[in-house]
Amino acid sequence: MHTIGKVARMAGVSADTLRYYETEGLLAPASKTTAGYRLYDNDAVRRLRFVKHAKACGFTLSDIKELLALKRKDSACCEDVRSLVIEKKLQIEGKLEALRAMSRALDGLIHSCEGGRNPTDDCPILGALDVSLREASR
Amino acid sequence: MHTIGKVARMAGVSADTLRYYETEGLLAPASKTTAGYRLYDNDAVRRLRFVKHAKACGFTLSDIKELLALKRKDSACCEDVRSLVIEKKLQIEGKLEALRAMSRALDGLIHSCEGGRNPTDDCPILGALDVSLREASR
DNA sequence: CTTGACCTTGGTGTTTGCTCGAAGGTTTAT
DNA sequence: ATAAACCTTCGAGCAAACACCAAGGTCAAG
Repeated sequence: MHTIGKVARMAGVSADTLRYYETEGLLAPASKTTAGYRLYDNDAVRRLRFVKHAKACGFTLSDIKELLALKRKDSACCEDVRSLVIEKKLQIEGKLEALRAMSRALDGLIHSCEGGRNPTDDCPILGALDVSLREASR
Repeated sequence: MHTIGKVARMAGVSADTLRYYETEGLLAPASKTTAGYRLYDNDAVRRLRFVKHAKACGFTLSDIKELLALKRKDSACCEDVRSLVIEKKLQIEGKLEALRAMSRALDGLIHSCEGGRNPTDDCPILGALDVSLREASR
């Protein structure tokens, strides 16, 4: 059994974070001392690892709550899990595409200007942002 | 001269948004009627377009404030603008890389599981999230 | 027995970019 | 003249995931 600070250090998160996860229904301590100290068992530590890995995959805490619910629910099957993962993948791809569009637009701006000491009145970048971006890249 | 609602409709944003931009120092009306109504000139409309385009490039409102400041400032040069754009590009690339990593991790999860009606006790996805992600992909 | 490290609850603040509501004044159209 | 559509300010709330603070209780070491 570990106190909150120990578990936090082990996982590289703050004790506040663990308390927050508890209020969000993600991670409850196995028990409490008479003084009210939270005590976590190894199962909780494992669950915390699960949360961290899922976060690294782009799942929000609320997504992770769903995943944990599927884990506990007997009537749930692999397909339920898989569809959540696929949906998340689609979300990520959407964000990727949006960022790629921004990256391209920025490239256009960067290439439109050599830099240097020209006054900003004539800056091609500022000019391009004034008119349509599409027009500017032509 | 246009009232706030007109300009908002022209730009496809809400009147609230325009008032918010004003508090943020991005976009002030050219004048006000005696009754206090905001009146925008074509210059303001152009500035609003600038804001929209810069947003589409990933600039935050506070970034955009800086860009507009450079536009007004006589001592500013192209290079100042360019370096802001390049910095933003680096930020975007950082986010892209993070999202690509998530995308790869999700791909690994998706391929680890066929789906189907297996109970979640044996779900390879949930298993992979339990242990290290790197180990899981091997 | 005291110091310092740890823990508790409860509440507020952070970031970004709006969005909504209340309560009221103004303009325009009929 | 009156209803509809507009506008005003001010203040609060939302999402996400915590961080931080105060005031106090607890525990281990010296």
